[in-house]
Amino acid sequence: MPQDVVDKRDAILRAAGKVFAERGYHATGISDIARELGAGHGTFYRYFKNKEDIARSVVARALGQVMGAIADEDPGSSQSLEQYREQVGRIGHKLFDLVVAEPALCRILFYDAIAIDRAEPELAGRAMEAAAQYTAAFIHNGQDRGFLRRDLDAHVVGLAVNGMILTGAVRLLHAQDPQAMRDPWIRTVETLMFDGLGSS
Amino acid sequence: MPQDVVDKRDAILRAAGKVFAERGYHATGISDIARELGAGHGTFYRYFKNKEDIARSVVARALGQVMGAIADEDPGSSQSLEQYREQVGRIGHKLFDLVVAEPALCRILFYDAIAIDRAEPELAGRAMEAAAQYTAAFIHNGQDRGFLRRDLDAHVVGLAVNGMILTGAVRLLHAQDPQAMRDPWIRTVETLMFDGLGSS
Amino acid sequence: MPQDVVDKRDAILRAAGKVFAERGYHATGISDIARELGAGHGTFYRYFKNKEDIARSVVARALGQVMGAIADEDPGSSQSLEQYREQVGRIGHKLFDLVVAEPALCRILFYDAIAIDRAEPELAGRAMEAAAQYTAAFIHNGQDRGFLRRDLDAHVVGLAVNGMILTGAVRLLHAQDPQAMRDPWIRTVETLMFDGLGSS
Amino acid sequence: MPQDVVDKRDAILRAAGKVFAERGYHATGISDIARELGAGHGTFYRYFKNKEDIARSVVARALGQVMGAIADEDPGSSQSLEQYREQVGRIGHKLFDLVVAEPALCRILFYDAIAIDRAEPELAGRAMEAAAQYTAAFIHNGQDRGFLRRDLDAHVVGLAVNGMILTGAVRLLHAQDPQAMRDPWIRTVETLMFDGLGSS
DNA sequence: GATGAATGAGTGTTCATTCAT
DNA sequence: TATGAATGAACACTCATTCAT
Repeated sequence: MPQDVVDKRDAILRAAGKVFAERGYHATGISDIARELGAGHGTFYRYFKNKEDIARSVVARALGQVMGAIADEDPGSSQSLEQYREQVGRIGHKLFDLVVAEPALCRILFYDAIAIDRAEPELAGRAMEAAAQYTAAFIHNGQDRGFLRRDLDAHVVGLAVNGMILTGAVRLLHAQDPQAMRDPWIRTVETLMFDGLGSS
Repeated sequence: MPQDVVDKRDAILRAAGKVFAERGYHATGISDIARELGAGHGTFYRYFKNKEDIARSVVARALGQVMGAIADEDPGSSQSLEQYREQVGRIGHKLFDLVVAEPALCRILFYDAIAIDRAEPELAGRAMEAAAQYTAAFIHNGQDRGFLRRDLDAHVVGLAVNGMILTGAVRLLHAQDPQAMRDPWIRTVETLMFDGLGSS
Repeated sequence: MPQDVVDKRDAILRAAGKVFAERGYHATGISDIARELGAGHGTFYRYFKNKEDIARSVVARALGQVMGAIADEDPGSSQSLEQYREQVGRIGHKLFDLVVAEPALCRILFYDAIAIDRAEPELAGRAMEAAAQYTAAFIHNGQDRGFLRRDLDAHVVGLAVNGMILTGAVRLLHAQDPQAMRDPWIRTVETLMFDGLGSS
Repeated sequence: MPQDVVDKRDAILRAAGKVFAERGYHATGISDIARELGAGHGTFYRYFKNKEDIARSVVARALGQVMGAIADEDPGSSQSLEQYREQVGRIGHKLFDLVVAEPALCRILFYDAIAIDRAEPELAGRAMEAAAQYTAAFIHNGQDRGFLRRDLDAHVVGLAVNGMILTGAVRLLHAQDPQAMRDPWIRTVETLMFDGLGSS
């Protein structure tokens, strides 16, 4: 695929992402995206098969951006509980910053990904699965190295932990004072992961 | 509201819930619900203002059913960590059974509630908040009685725990072998809540 | 037709006339009339064939009321130009008072009569014709008695004069200060009928 | 507005005018106009906001055509009663020819203009008022020049005269033999305007 | 390649009419 | 006889997609 085609596709995806995030998949018309991009709406069909194709690409792109934001954390690098705990803190802060900086990304992933193929939600399902695999890799590392308990299925733990993080992110998206959420949330997730709720 | 009107409304809501769960809010036409109910589609408009009104009522009804399923658990009853842990186990099993028994309910709550008012998702938002309040009440009880740590915000803990549960429920919804999920999931949630992931 | 049926029909026609006059034929629903009457809307179909039948009856009733208001003027009574001129003045005042007192009647005749059978406007056509016949009878009388010119077709004169009166009535219907219209209008019609516009 | 857009709008207005004149505003569906025009019905909504917008434009266009047909008569040109009487005759003939040549125009103005905004008939009201102003200008001219009596309100006279003409036009529209109506009507209007009905 | 005019399938909603009670 | 719940034909309007320019 030649570079200028890639560029044009990307420009369309950026414009579409913006509008989808604002209005939602169903409420967004092709013409809305066209207006945002400043191009004729017939143009889209030279780069994408149809509206759904655009939307799926937008979601994939958003997912890639999120993944990229934490890509420098190596699931296999932590060698002790303390190191992993620090790593979790770092990842938490990165995700937190990402949500605050790019709310549109989150709206697309949290809301529109589901709307696009509601009939058989494979899009959101695959995203969840990919995220779970990634988180599970950290857990596996800890189990292999012996600093995490082995009696839990790493994949299930990955899903559960991601569930907490996802919920926090959604909350953050609608928060009046996002910054005030940072520490309580990261501490809560860390505590649940490493200490449990029991007192002392 | 007379009984027969209530009955009819309920019959409509059941039919609508079934179709919404299958096809999703946007893909469902009024005529689809009519066919499911075996009634003329004009009938709906005697009982509901419009399609959105039906959908909101369906979601409210589904939420009520979920709440009802765990209503007999008193947030203030546990007097020790052990009792609360058992309570969490019971709630987990009840929710698990509910999701397996009534997947339509979950589809409506997880997917359609968001789709109905994507522009300003107050419907899903309120549901999340109500659930968080409920879970937080359990945490508060533990903090008051001294068996749960006091350095976390109960509301945040409620959201985080619900996030895990929600993620598990979504997963369960699409699982090939739901029963196989039961124990790993409940154990994982319990462990994260009470023990942490650290080994030994 | 038994008396109580006549009474009920009349009650329906009164209620329907009121609502038709307010909202217009097309904007009026059967249920609006039912609400006005305080009866179930199924009842109408025991007394009238359908909505159009009700509307036609309402128009016929309104026309009868207008006719009745000037029924005591005998087209054959005037024996001189002066007497006819006085008669015209009396009729003018009566019609004027009627329009002011019963605007609903006029709205039905001016607006709704046309709307009911727009495809082939026989309803309004017949009303116009009946009114023209009536006015023409006065002209004929004058021509027969020799005080009105014989070189005009009485029927055409009837239509033309009614046209002036009708226009005045429509105007009156929307006038801010109806009373201020009375004398200018009656004088204008009288002058056009008997004197012409030429000066001196 | 570019020329081709103007042309398309005009083609739509012509087609819509034809169908509205035949069936009436309420009985006309957008699809009827589409069929008449030989275009998809979605096309209308590129040029007009909605059905009412089309109808109002049709009426405005019809009114413009009528006005245009007599536009070459200058309300201020007549300098004597004889000249004005001749002018009235000319206008009468022109209007007569117009009604015979373009009955659709008249159906739209007489019937549909009222139907479009029955609730508050400003469309028909404004048309009537504009016509009255126009006719009144002729009267005023005669009054200023001294050949028409000054004791009548020119505006009222304008309305009354237009009322006669309008009634004649409506009649003409439904006449079996339109040509037979020409002379009697024009003579009647002229006589009423200039001579009065009195004999000798 | 880029455009946007044209399209028509599809949708939510209304309301006159029927008929079981 | 009176009712009003049920009905479904009918309609205005939207918008993703196509294709001639």
